[in-house]
Amino acid sequence: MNLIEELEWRGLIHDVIPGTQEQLEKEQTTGYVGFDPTAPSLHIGNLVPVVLLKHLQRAGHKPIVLMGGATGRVGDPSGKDKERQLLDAEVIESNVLTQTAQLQKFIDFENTDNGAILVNNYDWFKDMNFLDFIRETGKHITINYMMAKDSVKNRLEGGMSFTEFSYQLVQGYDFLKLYVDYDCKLQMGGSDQWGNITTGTELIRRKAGGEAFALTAPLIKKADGSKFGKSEGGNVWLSSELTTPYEFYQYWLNTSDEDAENYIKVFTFLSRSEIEEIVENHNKEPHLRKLQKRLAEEVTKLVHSEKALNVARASTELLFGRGSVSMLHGMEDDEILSVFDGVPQANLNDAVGMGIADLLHESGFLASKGEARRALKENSISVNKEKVNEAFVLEEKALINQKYVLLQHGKKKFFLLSTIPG
RNA sequence: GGGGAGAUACCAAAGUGGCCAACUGGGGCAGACUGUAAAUCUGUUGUCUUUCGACUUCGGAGGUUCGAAUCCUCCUCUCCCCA
Repeated sequence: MNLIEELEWRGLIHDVIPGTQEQLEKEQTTGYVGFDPTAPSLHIGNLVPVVLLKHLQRAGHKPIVLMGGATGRVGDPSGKDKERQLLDAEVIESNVLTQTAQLQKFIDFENTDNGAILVNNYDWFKDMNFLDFIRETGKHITINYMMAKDSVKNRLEGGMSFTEFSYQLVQGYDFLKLYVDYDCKLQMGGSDQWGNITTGTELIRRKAGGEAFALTAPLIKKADGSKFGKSEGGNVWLSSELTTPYEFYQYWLNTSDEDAENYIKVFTFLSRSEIEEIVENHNKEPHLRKLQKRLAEEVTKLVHSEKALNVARASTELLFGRGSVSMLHGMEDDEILSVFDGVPQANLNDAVGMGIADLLHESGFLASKGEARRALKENSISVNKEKVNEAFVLEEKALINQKYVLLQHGKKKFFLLSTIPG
């Protein structure tokens, strides 16, 4: 199976420039993906282009990771219906650093043959002179061509600044620059990048007389049409500071059958036969959720670590499995804390003797006392995994290790409260 | 520059002097069912109060009134049409 076929089977191909496969077969090809440092961490949506680079590298080609220190300062209009707020230079710089560190986990930069290269387009744009740019680059692309792009067309009504309009030219120049400096002939990205990418190939054709290729991956969606990568806390981030490995693991574990089957192809590097076997097994015994479990394991391991995965699994087993709270008794404090690492927690002194409604609110678990009372009426509150009613008062004997209480709202929301008995 | 329309809770959208903490839909949360799935059904969705009820909320600031989301004045912002 060649690379394009492989990506196609995984559902990672939206568009390809004809001739791309021939190019990949002809020689070791250098290909790049750009990341705009608009947030302090990558999120799981960014995982798609990462996966593309990794597949490219696994197929023996050479990846370039481009950090958009410059493009991040401009703002990509693709897929946006409104002009965006410009980010401060310091914020961008710090985002570049953190995102770079994250990317280095996924792609091999060491290998002598096809180790990845890291570049930052700010390096070639920071001293670029505006007049030089419009004379040497702008001259090759007509504004008729630029206005035909969806990212621009969609904004002609509502308005768009010259800055965002220029974005495709800036990104196009990146491709040209990499083509000239690194013989980079391929750009990959999400489908929203198609317009920007083709501006690049066009520039390479006109200015350098060369031929360049591209492929894009479709936007990942959920089967019900809602947005991929959002949990109740917002984005699912790759940084364990923003999304704990437990939450991360849970996100994947909770995917629907239909989504899980697509995701395991997109986000893991398991072989086709292996995936087909997993799916088949899953269809035989769907209630075992083997598919979701495997997906969650693989992705958590890829993004975090084997160790983080084990902690996430231990918490999951304790909170959702047969394991009861009594398992916690006798564990050392630091063991308990490590199991609950991903679970929101708080400290509240003098919690013993408090009514449950106050406890839920004072601890910060639920937003208000009204909400706590409502939840109690709905019979959705548990303490140490036992349902409780409004009359419940926390007693000292309920504390695990004389210190901890596990609060729970509904099936999936947990909260660990630590307290010092008065 | 001229004329017109509008701003209501997370979003959309009713409400045009008291029955409005505000119809309805979406979303959120929970319950039932199940497999931590999907679909479906049910409840709930300003704060405080066990209940009664109290308080804050309808772009902002004032005013009229026993009483205002609703009427008046000014301000801010958004959209549309004609130049």
